[in-house]
Amino acid sequence: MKNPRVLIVDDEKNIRDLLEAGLKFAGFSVYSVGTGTEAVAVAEKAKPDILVLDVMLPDQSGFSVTKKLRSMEIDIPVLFLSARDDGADKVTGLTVGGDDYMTKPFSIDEVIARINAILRRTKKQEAQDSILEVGEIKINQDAHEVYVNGTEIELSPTEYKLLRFLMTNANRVMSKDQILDHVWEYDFNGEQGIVESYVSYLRKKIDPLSKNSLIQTKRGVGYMFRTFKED
Amino acid sequence: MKNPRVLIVDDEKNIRDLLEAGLKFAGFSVYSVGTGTEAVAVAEKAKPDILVLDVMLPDQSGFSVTKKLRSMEIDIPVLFLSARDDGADKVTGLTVGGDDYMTKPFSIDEVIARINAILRRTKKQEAQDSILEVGEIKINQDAHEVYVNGTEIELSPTEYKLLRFLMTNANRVMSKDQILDHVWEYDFNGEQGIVESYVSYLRKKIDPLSKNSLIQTKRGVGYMFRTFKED
DNA sequence: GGCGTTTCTCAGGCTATATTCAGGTTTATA
DNA sequence: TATAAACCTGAATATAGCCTGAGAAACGCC
Repeated sequence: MKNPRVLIVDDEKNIRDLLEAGLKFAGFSVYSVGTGTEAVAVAEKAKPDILVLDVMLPDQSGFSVTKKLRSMEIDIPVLFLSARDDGADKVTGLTVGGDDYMTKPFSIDEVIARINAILRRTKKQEAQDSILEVGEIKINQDAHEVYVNGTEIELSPTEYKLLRFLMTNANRVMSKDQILDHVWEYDFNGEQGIVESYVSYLRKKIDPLSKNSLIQTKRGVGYMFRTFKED
Repeated sequence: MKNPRVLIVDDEKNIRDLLEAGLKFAGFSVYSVGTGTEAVAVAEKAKPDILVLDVMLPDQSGFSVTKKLRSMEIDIPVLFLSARDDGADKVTGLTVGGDDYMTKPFSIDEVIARINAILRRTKKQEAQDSILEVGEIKINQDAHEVYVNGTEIELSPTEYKLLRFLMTNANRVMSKDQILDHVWEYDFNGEQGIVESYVSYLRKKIDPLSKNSLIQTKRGVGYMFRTFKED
């Protein structure tokens, strides 16, 4: 059994579907339910490696779900999801051990990154390495640090996510729509122009430290993070 | 079973027919329906390898079709089709996972290319390579890069699509009408002269790097991408 | 509550691209 | 060899796609 198993618990079907599709494609085995009661039942039977758990469920809170599980000696790390304005800070205090939380709306790639980070920490499996190195750029995903040829650069959160997305798809052209779908939050409905802006920001920070133009424009098609052969 | 099976879902019969003909010719087994309800039914029974799905259907949205299928544990990758300026159905999260989407009007060959890309990614079938190599020319379809005897040349999007079309039909004469139908968007109503122009552009870029005239004119019939035997 | 950061939009400037057209060249054939 | 059709290609043009700077609004942090 290779694929880590994820149980998604959220009462909004849209969000469940979104997560399900994204996580499946990212290589997880996915279970998905809409209530806390089901969550406990499925978790007990299927023993997933991680829970993605909405804090606000119709029948009970996400926290009580984890309490029940832990009282049953079922110890599964949790990625909590909460709406931006219902006391995200409260969540912080209640997370233990390897848990983490994020607020809605999220970007799908960020969810995947967090899940991998949690699995890495809890060593449930050998998850993807936290170091992502492609060509001249190295990202430490745990520390959110980015190095270009050894020199650290400071990126804003969005710049970081965009760069990570392009790097994980190195040498493949990504359209602006694809980039929007993966890097921006799922309810963003702005224009493609913002991708251009952020590519411009990234280049301004990266190019001075690199011999090559690492982010290439394929006019009419999209952008591509390019690696270069040794000379 | 060699041929990947495609289910086309679109309420406009014109478009359905167009896709059906094009995809059959490209070697797919094709099912085609006009409503979301039928789509679910057929998908359940026939288990196609991929869906080509209009976002705007008369009875329900394409999005809800995929939700239904996924809730039935039927996991089929989807190529969504949407009208260009349907700003409303800027359905976010659409390309999450292995899915992709394109806006109408499209060109048939672009549809085929995307379908192959999706099948490649989701590994539903032995990855047809993303490298297309015919004679002296090699195309990296992921990176949208073209090499003539190892030297990269820069092509505009239309030049690229035309070359790809001719190469996938190497040693077979393609009429200008066929070329227009496959390479240009289906609602293009310009003249054949534009094909001549683009062939000319291509030759100008390709011929200096090749010993042979790779794109041959068959006067009165059309154009042909020619491969040559080893000497 | 104020201040720097970040996100996002927009407009101006620029270049590449798509498309048409016209004049020149080739080809078939009568 | 004359003629017409088919083809080639350079030029002209409008437009699409892209880059970037500037500014407004939202955010986050002391």
